Amino acid sequence: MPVEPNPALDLEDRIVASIRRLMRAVDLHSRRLVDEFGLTGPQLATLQEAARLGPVSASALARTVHLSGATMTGILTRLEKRGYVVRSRGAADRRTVIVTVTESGQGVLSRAPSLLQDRFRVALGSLEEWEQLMMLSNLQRIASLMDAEELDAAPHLVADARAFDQYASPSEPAASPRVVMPLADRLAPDPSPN
Amino acid sequence: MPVEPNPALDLEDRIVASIRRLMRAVDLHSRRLVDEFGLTGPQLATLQEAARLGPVSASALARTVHLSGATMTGILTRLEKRGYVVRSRGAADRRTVIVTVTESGQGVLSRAPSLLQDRFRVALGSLEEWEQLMMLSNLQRIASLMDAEELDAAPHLVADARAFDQYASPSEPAASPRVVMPLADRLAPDPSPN
DNA sequence: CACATGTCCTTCGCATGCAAATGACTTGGT
DNA sequence: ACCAAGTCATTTGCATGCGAAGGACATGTG
Repeated sequence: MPVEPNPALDLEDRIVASIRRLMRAVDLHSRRLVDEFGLTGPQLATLQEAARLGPVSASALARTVHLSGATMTGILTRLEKRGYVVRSRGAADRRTVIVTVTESGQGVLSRAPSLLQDRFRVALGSLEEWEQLMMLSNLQRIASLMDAEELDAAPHLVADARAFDQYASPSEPAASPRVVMPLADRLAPDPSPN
Repeated sequence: MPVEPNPALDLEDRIVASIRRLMRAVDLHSRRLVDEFGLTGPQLATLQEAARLGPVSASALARTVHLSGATMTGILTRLEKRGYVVRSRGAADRRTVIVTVTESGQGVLSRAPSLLQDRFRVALGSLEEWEQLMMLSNLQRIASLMDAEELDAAPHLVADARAFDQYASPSEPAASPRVVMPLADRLAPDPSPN
């Protein structure tokens, strides 16, 4: 047993604590959404993606919102019970369930609040653009490293500090822009990683 | 409805997606812990804190691991069933439940794996120190902004980019060091925020 | 065409995780 | 000393959230 304090352990403990705190905050916000809006966070996220993607299979939807198929079934059941989506069988492949957002669902979406706490949104908006990107980049980086199971050839974290080059595209293989361009342009083409 | 793309919305969507992905990864890791170790993430985190704090009340424990009292009850019930902790009534205040880690619990803790995925730990360790701190800082910042309900006097996010000054101590009121000093020193005195 | 294998969704069992209600106890005011 | 109000833990009810198993369907190989 090491007598001297282990800095690395402390770092990890703090990261774990932050994540726990973050997860709880998301959960609490989800409950507030229920009171003020009638839908939970996962339900709203699912409905949004269903609307964005158009008629889509349940499994594709599950992948998009990062949920298991089992969980998606429950979410869809509740959304369907509210009349916001409709489930139908796929024509080509009759195993698949096609999810379609109803008129009612569209209407609700147009009145839907953000999935992020207002406090956070305000603070985020007041940040410099490079800070916003850095925040997003860090989150994506962490999510990538934690979720990717074992993609063997997974590109390891570059240890040498090539400064802020990486922040614009953390897991995207595309070339990273060195010049400042509008946020929208840099955010536009997202292949899939987040 | 705005025709031109809204960069801010995209940013928020990506942040939400990253967080969902991160939360799922944490959940999946927790399930892997059950298979390989026998305890879930929340159970292990609770046990670790119980050991670190010594005999402690259930409510204090709940605050430390960022869980509600109701949830803590369930966690403790399962830990107690395994024989890793013991519940006893407080001497001074008989309402409180004092949690004590047993020998068996200590033993299990000594063999416990990290709450973070190995992949992530390795990657984190290979980062430059300033990058580690920046990552932690960003997480703490996000957690703070999302969880603090309304602490009225909550220090708002500084909009002007005072560069990296803030990364060393995001929510800590202490003076931020401008010179590079050992990681351990900077991590040492944590008043409570994370 | 038949069958093994695989995929898609649902169901089942379990562990979080929360709020609200409840019971036990403490504390402050009178 | 008494009682109102607050605090601590538990119980209850619900919504995630997962894996495993099961049923329906698809696809490739013989």
